[in-house]
Amino acid sequence: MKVKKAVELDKAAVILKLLGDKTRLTMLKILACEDCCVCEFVEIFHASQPSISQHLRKLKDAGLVRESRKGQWMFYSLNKEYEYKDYVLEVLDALPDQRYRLTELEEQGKRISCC
Amino acid sequence: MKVKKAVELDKAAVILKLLGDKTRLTMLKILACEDCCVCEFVEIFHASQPSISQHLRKLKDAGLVRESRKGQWMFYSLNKEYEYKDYVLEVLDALPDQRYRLTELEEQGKRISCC
DNA sequence: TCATTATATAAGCACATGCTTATATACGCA
DNA sequence: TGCGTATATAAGCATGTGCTTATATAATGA
Repeated sequence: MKVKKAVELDKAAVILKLLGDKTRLTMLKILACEDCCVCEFVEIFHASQPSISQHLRKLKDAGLVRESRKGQWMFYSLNKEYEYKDYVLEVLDALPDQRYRLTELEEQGKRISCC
Repeated sequence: MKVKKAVELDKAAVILKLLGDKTRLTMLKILACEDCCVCEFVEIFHASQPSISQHLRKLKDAGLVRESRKGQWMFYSLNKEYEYKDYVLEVLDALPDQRYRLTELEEQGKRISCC
């Protein structure tokens, strides 16, 4: 994977700052595999629900992720239309796979799959 | 360029946070081309000398850059031994070339070349 | 309609960050 | 040795960040 379009420095700095948080970085790495809902992230990170919500909001405000309601759950996914999606994916690419976190959830019966 | 070794999430977050500042990100992109001394950065960024010094210190403390004195000037360079150098270079790779900043300095006769 | 569950948002707080000003240190040169 | 230039460092301050607690909103199901 090779980013084609150059990413302006200002934009890159903003993106990297967003990614420069362990929770958000991990969230994105997970979302690169599968969509997730808020309560799954709460389980995964052993964090409070507002804390998770606030991280997701930052990612959403910046355009990196999208949300879509499914019943009572709000699912988040990487925004495929995001202008710098390729860049973000490249940055994520070097990180270790986080799929095991979802597997763990599954084993605990805490994975939300609906509709 | 493709990062071979996976970068642990914690480390990646710390690195990306460091890069998530426009001044430091630009510094690194410049250093990817050529070594620079503090006073050149001061010119380039129209910033105060302590401010530049403090950014460079963060990069040095994290291991991304090295310093070496040449006469009265302190030159900074990318640390070739840095464990995650490939990762950093990959992140920088997508950014527009900043060589023109050095060219500008040169034209103003403000480029420091010594020894 | 009401209780439950999932989520978002607001307010407050502790701590981090990046700048400024002031000062110390180091080198080169007369 | 003393001055000018380059750099580092310390202290102070305004602002940003990420958490917490408290509360509001939304959907589900009895």
